[in-house]
Amino acid sequence: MILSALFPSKRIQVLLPLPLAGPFDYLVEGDLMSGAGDLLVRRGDFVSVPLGSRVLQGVVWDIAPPETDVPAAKLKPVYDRLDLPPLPESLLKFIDWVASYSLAPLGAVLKMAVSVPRMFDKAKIKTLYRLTAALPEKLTEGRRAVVDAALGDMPMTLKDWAELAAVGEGVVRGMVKAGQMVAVEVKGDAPYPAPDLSLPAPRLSPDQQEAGDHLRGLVKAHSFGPVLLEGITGSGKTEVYFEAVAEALEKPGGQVLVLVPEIALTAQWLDRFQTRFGAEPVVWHSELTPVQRRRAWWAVAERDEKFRARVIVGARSALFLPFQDLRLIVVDEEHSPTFKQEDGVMYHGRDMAVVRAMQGQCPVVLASATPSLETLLNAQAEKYDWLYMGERHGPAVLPDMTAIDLRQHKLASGIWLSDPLRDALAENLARGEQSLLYLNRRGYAPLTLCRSCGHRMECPHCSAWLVEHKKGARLTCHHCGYNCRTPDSCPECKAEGAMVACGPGVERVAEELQDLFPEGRIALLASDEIASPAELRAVIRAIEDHEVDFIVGTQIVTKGYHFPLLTLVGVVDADLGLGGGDPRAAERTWQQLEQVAGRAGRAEHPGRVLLQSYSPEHPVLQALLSGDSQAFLEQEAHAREQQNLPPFGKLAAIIVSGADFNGVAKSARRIAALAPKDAGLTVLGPVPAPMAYLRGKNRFRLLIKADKAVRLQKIMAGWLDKCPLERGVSLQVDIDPYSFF
DNA sequence: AGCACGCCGACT
DNA sequence: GTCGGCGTGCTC
Repeated sequence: MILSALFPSKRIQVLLPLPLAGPFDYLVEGDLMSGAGDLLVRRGDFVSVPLGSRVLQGVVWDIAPPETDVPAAKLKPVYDRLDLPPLPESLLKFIDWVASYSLAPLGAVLKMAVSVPRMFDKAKIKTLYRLTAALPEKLTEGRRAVVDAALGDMPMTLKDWAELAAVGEGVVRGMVKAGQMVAVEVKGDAPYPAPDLSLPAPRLSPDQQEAGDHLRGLVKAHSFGPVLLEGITGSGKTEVYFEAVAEALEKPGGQVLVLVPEIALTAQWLDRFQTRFGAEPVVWHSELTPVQRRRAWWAVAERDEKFRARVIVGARSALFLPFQDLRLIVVDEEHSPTFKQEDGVMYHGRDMAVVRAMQGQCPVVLASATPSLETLLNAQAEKYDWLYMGERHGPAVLPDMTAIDLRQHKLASGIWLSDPLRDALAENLARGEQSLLYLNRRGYAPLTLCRSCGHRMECPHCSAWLVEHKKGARLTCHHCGYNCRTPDSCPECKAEGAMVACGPGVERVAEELQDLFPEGRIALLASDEIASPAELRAVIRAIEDHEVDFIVGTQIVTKGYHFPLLTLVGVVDADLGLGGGDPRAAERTWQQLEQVAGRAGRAEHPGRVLLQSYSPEHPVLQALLSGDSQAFLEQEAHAREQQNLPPFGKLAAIIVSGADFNGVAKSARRIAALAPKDAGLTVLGPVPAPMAYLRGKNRFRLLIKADKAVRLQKIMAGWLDKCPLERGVSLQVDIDPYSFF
């Protein structure tokens, strides 16, 4: 005890960015204690600590932890406190919440917040430039442009000045030489150009103005308030929530987060933002370079209001950025299923955005032309404010929708475009207008089989067909990426030249179209055709510039692009996605088709939409054709209520997976057998998952249903903790699953 | 997640 | 006899 008096130490908890369930205990001593025995580390600080044989960076989680059963002998010292802005309390709380909601290890959630490569790099000294106070009256045109481009007194790099003023860097250099600009040494990366609030807002219609004013009021109040901003395509939702963004920026240092489904696809959005606010927002997505990520992370965490990143637009992982003063969250295209995907942790970006807003006491705007059922029901129940904008802005009118019944207009084998659709395409081409063919299926053909023995080309690692891609003559698995050459002879019966492509993908539709209109200029828009955001931008521009007559595309075309000359949309297979046992299939199909239909006729030209279907009487298609989405959604909501599915009841999926089939099956059965009785859970399964074999692993699935009042996560955590798993078997929980793979 | 520890096959 | 394959299980 003499030793501890001489070298006082205190136990704290440090959370490490590893898939560990909780923080580890460490001792704070030495330099990290003041003479009076007080800790010099606070919750949220970054520290380096030993773990096994390595040294890791973690975050101080608790400086006065409750007693734990970790033996004192095991405790190691905290090595160092890192010179990094501490994670704000709001983010720590959010991490905690996401972990307990999604049943993910706390450390795995922390990882999403701190996996910023080179985050710990020593901040370099950079040279920035600002205008001198006294400038001569007379300036050259270029220099005048530079002066006009100034964003307050913010110093910027030569490059930023030149870009902003649209002059060469030489002009800026010249001004430095002439003493009209001076260099400023700044620690760390250059701050991002600040948005300019003095730019004139676009003229808004009375509807838009009213909605915009409402949002401004909410932002001003700085309290939690979810809002559904529903507006059909072309109604100007973006301009409306830009009003809320502008209001949030009025507060010095106030920050805004805009979540979008897939950042790489929003070139047009960025242009609009630039026009409205005179600067690009800070973007955050998985394809940033390490240096870009570090710069963005530090700028978001910046304590000095003047240099802080103000508007961040990004994928859902941006929710885990260290915002200092978050004033508004916008979730654009809130219905998009891409908000619910896995990157280590399963979470729904939209739902977590609402939680983040609640914790941070700021409004959250959910914008969509086709809101998700969840959001719509929340709006109807008046849990969310509901702003509806029913009219297209400007002269455009809603497209006219017609079904083509393929039972009447039979397709010859190998043909995917019916006569009425072909006629419409021909008319449109003759008129010099653009047409879009939509098919949510990549590649050339979804199935290749042997005509001789019926052998189907399947992925060796997954229970899925291999999709033919003409590029490189390859068969590809869309689930695991496996690919091989398209075989000439059947691998099973060795029959020569017997392999046939079955069914259409976008490549095949494009081929048919090209045969039909040899002179037609076709753009193929699918994720595997477009290598980079720059390439996508180029294709979009080509379409805008009318260098294209036909667009053939997958999902990607539903992302809110605006093509003024596009007046015809043909949906090649409107039935696709309606089969299968997926409870969300109908809703998703409705959203997709409604979105793609919205591409037609947005400018002065009226648009029309043709839906090819074998079952035009299906409720989804009827809803689209009649324009009565209300009735469809009510019916859909009713069905969910009957089955006690979300949002009426709770639903979770447990996926048990592993290489050894028997081990997986046994583990899954044991989990079911150990399910708590009388806890209000209904356990369905285990059954082989819809993708029973994926990436070389066998998969079983259990579905857990419960009433809304049941504390599902708490019960499941206790239950699964006690379930022993066979060797090599792992378990994944998906709360409120969207994908039924 | 990494890394050590451990228990079986092809080499000097 | 050892070098090293990667399968399992800790790490405060």
